[in-house]
Amino acid sequence: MADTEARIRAAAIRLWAERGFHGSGIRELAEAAGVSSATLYHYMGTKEDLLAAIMRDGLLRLLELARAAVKPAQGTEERLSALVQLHVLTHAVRPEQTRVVDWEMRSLSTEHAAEIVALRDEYELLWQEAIDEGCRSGLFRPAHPRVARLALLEMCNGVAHWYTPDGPLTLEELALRHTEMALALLGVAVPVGVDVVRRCRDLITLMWTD
Amino acid sequence: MADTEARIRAAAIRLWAERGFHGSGIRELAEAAGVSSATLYHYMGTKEDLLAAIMRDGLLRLLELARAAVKPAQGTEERLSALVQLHVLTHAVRPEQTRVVDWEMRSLSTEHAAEIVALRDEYELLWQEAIDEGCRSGLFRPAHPRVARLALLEMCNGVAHWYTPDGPLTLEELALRHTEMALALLGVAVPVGVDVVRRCRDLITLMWTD
Amino acid sequence: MADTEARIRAAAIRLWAERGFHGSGIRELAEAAGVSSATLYHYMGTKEDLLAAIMRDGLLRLLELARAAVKPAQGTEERLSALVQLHVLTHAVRPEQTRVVDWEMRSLSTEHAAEIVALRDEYELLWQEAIDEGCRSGLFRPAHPRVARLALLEMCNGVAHWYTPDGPLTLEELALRHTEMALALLGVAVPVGVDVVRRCRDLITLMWTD
Amino acid sequence: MADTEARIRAAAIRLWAERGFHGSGIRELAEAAGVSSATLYHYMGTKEDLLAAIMRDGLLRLLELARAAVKPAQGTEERLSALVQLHVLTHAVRPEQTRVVDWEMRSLSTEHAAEIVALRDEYELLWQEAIDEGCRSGLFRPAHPRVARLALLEMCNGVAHWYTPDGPLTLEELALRHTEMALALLGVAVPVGVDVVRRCRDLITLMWTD
DNA sequence: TATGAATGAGATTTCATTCAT
DNA sequence: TATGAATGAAATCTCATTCAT
Repeated sequence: MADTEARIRAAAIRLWAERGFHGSGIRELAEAAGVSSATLYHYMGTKEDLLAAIMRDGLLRLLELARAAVKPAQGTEERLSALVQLHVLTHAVRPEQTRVVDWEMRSLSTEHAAEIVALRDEYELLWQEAIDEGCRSGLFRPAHPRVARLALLEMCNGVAHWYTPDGPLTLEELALRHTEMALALLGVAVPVGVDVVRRCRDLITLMWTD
Repeated sequence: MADTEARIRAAAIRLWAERGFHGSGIRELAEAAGVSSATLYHYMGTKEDLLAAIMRDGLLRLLELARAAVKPAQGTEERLSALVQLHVLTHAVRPEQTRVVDWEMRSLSTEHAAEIVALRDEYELLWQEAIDEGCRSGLFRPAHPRVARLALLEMCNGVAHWYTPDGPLTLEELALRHTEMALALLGVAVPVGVDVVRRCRDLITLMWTD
Repeated sequence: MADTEARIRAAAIRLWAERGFHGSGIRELAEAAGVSSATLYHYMGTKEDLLAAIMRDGLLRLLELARAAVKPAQGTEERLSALVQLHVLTHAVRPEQTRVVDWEMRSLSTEHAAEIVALRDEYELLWQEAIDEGCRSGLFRPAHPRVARLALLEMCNGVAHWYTPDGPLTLEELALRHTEMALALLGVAVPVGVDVVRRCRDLITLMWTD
Repeated sequence: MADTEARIRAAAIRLWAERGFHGSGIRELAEAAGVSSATLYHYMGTKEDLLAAIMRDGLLRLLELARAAVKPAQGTEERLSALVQLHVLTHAVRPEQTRVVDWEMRSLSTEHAAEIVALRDEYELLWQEAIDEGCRSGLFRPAHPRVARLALLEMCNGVAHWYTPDGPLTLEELALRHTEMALALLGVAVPVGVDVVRRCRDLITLMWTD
């Protein structure tokens, strides 16, 4: 079977999101993936190698999407909105993988950690640049830009914690509410415009077709 | 030694904050506490009992302080400000314990989880009430109050993640910036008043003498 | 039980002499020692730690006896005879431990190897000194002293290979024949004297009472 | 590739000489031979089959050469000299294979062991016959012929242990010194004759062209 | 001829826990 | 109050081997 690797990866994400990397063993993983524990090692290298691969994938994908969302010359407000929506939607649509990415950094040994931390820093830099740009243009007025970035990211990470598609909140509402809150937090009082809504819908479509 | 129990608890908090509950064994714990692993069981019951005790303590303390901060008849703004400051300062001053409280809920088995989750819910209710009250009074205008509460809590939890007293930010700045961001997020554009600053200083004193 | 450690060590020596260090697992060892495999780790550290301990012990004992045998001012012939007899008798009386010492050096990782190799070198130096001294005095006439030392040691090591106390050869005969062969190999044609025989008997008594 | 089998065999000899049969796995073997581990099984049958084949080859070759060296009607001294030189040179020129032959007998299961042990016994019989013949003729005077044979063989086996062609000793010196020591050990005090030296040189040429 | 996929059994080691002292 | 001894169960990972392709 060629999809064995995919099954293993999916099972690992599910288990580790739920019980943590150290909280679930290789045998559970094998059973969840429907293979023997020896077969696991055919595909994953070490348990930790698999963790690193999962985190790397998640971060690379996020980074790629974020760069695409930020690249085109656009207004400061749209730029930050795009980052917020992308982040929030990713965390809502793939909560398990993002939980692993966000919470299992400490389970990496130093060799793997270096690479993964670098990717995360690269991603967060896009946020910082968007915020700084907004400050320069006078649109954003946070008392402390770096603290604002950290606060925003933590706030948006939280979505993977609590959001469930079965609840009363649609993905669009979720993303728009976070966009509003983020802008408000940065000192922008205006309600989100119609183009932001349209862009958000495009993003949701993109996430599901991808 | 009468402080053996305290040493054990401190060691557990340190270890579990750093490596996670499942990521560190009781032998490490014993060594870190300077006792034999058998002695551990004199004090802690099960490993999980100790985890529950640590979480219970942290939550009870937070709850008690939060109730004290919220009880006196006071304005909506001060009420929320007090909660934010208390939460942020607790997470800044005791990052290890709060990390354990915030992140190790999934490591509890169902028996313990019920009690701890109830405490957390009780605490979060204080936030929801403060927010709802602000909405009723017209001061807060979040598009979705429950989402706002979740966003605020995640944002404030994050402090335990990244704040370090060695950095450029004083505790007071940290707390005030978060107060401002929280109010802004809820639609209040006013800068924090002098009484909020005073109250914040009192709180910082309280945290250190306690 | 205080002798658990002794039982473990004895079992390890027996197993590793017979099947090799890598040829027998920890479970066999546990069963042979009459404990659980977890208990093993209470005493031995790592499997390799136990190997190093066994080798260290064997070499230290041999070294101590060799120094005692060589120290007193005595003739060149007696000095070498003492070394040969000590070595041969040790290999005959404790064939299993000596086989482990002689053959499992390659199973040690570099950290352990350094210490053990140093001990072995120290021991072999006593032989080299005895041979060189005999060459200086003109009693020994090997064409190549270093080769002679290596040849002698290999010859005497072999005893652990093939000697069995159930066979037709007594310990005394074994030791005396090897003394003769060693001296002959070094160019001394005289038969062993009565004092060498006496000394050999003393040594045999010593080995058994120790 | 037709030399795949040769590569596998060479890799096995190298690995097993260095780390032992049980000390190296078939994955290492596959990698060292440059094939997949599945391909191994095309050529070697079982891992143990390969070990038996390697030992069989080594012993058959030694036996054949020894018979050729001993057959022609010749003097007792030359006969033993030829055996010593052949043995020593083989162990010096092919140390890895001889180490495997000499040290991995215990890794054979009983089925294979019977055949291999028989070959070894056949070879050692040639030595015993040469020694006994020398005793009958009065040239050799060992106190115990069987012990002498064992001592000689162990001494000569040792060469595979310590000899290195990079050292100060040429192959010719190595072989001649051992011839002298062997004869001395058997009670023959005469230095080796010029014909023995000539024969030794022939043998060295033979070993390298073969 | 060669290999990737797969595995049951077993490797060494650590787990949380108990208990007699 | 404190611990060394002990363990069943489970941890991660490797073993030699088979088989369809």
